[in-house]
Order: sequence, then structure tokens, then C-alpha cells
Amino acid sequence: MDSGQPLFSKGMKFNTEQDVDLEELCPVCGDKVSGYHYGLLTCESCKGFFKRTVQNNKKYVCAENKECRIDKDQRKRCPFCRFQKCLYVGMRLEAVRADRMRGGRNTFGPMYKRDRALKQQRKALIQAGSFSLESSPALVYSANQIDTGGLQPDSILHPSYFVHNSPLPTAQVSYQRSSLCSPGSSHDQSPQDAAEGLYTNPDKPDSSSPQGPKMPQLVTEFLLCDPDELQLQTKISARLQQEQTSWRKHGNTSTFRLLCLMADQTLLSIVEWARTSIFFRQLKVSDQMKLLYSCWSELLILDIISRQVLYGKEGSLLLVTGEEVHFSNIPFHAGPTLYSLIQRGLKLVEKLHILKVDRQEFACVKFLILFNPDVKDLEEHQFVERVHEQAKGALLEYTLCNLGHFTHLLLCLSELRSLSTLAEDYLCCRNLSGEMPCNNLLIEMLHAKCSMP
DNA sequence: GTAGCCTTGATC
DNA sequence: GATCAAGGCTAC
Repeated sequence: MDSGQPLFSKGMKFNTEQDVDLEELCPVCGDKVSGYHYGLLTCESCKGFFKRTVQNNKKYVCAENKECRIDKDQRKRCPFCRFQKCLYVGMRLEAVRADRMRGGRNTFGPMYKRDRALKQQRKALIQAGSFSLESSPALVYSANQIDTGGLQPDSILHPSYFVHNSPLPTAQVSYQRSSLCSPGSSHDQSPQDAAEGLYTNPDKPDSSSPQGPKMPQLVTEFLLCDPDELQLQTKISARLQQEQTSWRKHGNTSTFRLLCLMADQTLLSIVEWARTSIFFRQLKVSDQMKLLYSCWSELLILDIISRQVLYGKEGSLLLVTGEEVHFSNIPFHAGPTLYSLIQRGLKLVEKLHILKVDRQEFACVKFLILFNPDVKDLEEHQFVERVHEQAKGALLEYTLCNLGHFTHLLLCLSELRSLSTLAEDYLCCRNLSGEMPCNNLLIEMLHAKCSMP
């Protein structure tokens, strides 16, 4: 018998250096965590559940309305909602090994190490008693304001997780220190109050804004939520390189597989952006999931398109990895749907280019898409509607009340929606013909959207 | 099917 | 050699 592992069963797996982990609760069901599993700290039962589901490619159906509460006592009742929650909190499909090889370490090692270091840092801060309102207002804001949907304070979905545990992009750190920290901002407010509070006085210029006095404050806030493009590029490139090396070993490389993985990684970054974004993180988890399931494809296409408009060169496609692919190298023989998608996408890029849409406007558009009040059965429908209106107002103000420009932008949004529907259909077809790689977030999103009311 | 315990093996 | 996150086994 291995001398190290059995200690776990006796509750001794974590030494004093790691005992901070023992205090954590499983982000899926709230049970005690037993270690890092498939990307984050979870309990033993959710680890096993996730493994069984992915390995056996299980498909569940929810007998209720896909909003079942998942806790320690009820986690067995609805595997559909449990698996959705596993994915939502960040359990990684790709960490389940297709070859079922035992032992060893996966590529998440450094991520676990970073997470541990951050938790240690947090523990040290708590012990030092430095969490005063003045020194860490973002934490106070989070803890007071956000409906955690019944989750424990140490859950990955709890706002304090985002503040302390997520590898936030640099812009986000600035955001934590900006308006939310200022006196009279959103402490102790309801989500509704917060939505209004940040944008109650558009006439008053935001002097702290680095973009100058004409920038509406809300646009600045939206912009600060955006991840750093270079960091994203590095992260996704590294991930793709690892995957390609592994594929070459098994002799199963294909351009389509690579594109799926690229889209998958981009989607992960989009989910991470949403979860850490202003307003969105104040929503109940069930509403967050509904909104994301409804708009993931639009956000994915917008991500690709905005990259071309902001950083791309004429005649080539700029990938999220920073690589440029000349149009002559894009396989136009790939089928009529893909061909049509590319052509329409290019036209939209051209339109947005002519309109000179900038980062600020794209940041607003992302929020307009995310906070879609037409999504059914939202618990906080009013809040979503209000954020949508606020985002629209901020965009209009930013475009200097140029109704023509604003209307053109909104028209582009409807074309974007149509494109995303086409893209989903295309992916569904490829999936049905068994061409999509396994353990892909894209597929999960497709399934989730198909099963939405 | 679930979940607690056990084995494995790459990495440190 | 120790660690620990994978997969496996098995009582329930």
C-alpha cells in the first residue's frame, strides 16, 4: 500500500500548510472538500460524480425546471442540475482523461499551486486582521451585496472567491479599487440599487477615468472588466500547444479539432469574464446560468469579430492566439454553412470597421448581449432589464448621442444574433455527425441551450 | 448510481 | 521518497 494516500481517509491529507483548504466547502454541494479535483477544490462525491458523468458520456434530464438546488442532502436528486453546476463552477471536462490513465499529474498543477498561494495570502491577511472597510472595500461590498444562491462563503461562486482567489486580469484589480470603493458607492445596496447607483448622474464627468472627462463612468467600469488581451493570448496559446503535442502523440490532429479547442478556451474566458463582471456577479447563480446559456454563442462570435476590428489586418484572420491566418488559407471547401458564416462575419467586421467601433463600445455591447431581458424565467428579471437599459444609455452617451451611429451599432447586433444562430446550427450538425471532440464546453453549452425553455 | 476508500504514477 | 490528483474498486 502506498504510504502517502491512505492518510486522506483519516482526515490527515492536508498538512498544516494546507489546512486552509480544509475550511473550504465544495462549490457544487457544500460538502467538505477532499482536494483539488478536475480544476478546483471539490468534495469526494462531486469528484466521483463528475468523473462518472464525463467518462460514461451520461446525458441527464431535469424533471423540474433546471433550477434544482444542489446541496449535500439533495445532490442525488437531480444529476442534470448537479452536472450543470459542476461545469458552471469551473470543473474542467478536459481534466477527465480520455485514456483513463491512472496516476501522475495533469497540466492544472501550476493552477492549483497558484490557487493555494492565493488562499494562503488570504488567510494571512485575515489573521493579520487587515480586512477593514478602508483597506478592502471590495470584499465588504461583495459580502454584503450579493445573493449567493445558498452557497457557502468560501464557495468558488461566492464573490469573495472572485476577489481573492481568481487570477484576475490587471484591469479587474483596478476596477476593484475604482468606484466600488469610493464613499457613497454601492455598500449595503440591493442589486437594483447598485445598478442605478453607478450610473445615476451621467452629466457628472468621471474625473478619475483615464480616458478623460467625456467617458461615461459606466463605460469605464465595463471596460475595466475586460480581460487583458495579451494575457489571454498567452494562456490560450500555451493550452493549445499542450493539446497539440498530446494529439500528435495519438496521431489525431485536425484543423476542426483545433478550432473547437480554440473556441472552447475562448468560451471559458468569456464565462470567467462574465462571472467576475460588475452587476453579473450580483445575480443569483441560477440567473447567471440562464443568461450565459442564452448568449454564449453571440459573445463568442463577438469576441472573434471585435478582435478583427480592433487588432486585425486586412486580408487575414487574427486568432485568439495572436496568429494570423491569411484568407487564402481558410478552407472555403469546408461546406456551405461555414462558408456563409465566414462571409457574413467578414461583412460585419467591415461594417464595424467603417463605424470605427472601439473597445469602449464593444465593452458596452458585451453587456447588452449578456444582460438580455428576453431570457425566460429570470428571477431577477427587473434587475437584468435595468442593467440592459443602463448599458444602452451609456453606449448612447458614449457615442455622443449620435443616433445614427448608435442605430447602426444596434443593427449590427441583430446581424450578430443571426450569425450566432447559424454557428450553433453548424456546430450541432458537426456534433451529430460525431466530429466534435469529447469533453468540450461548446457541446455542453449547445446541450444546455437546447434544453432551455 | 453514489460515495468512501484504495491504487497509481508524474512531478517535486 | 513524498506528494497528490488522477482512475479504480466496492459496499451500499
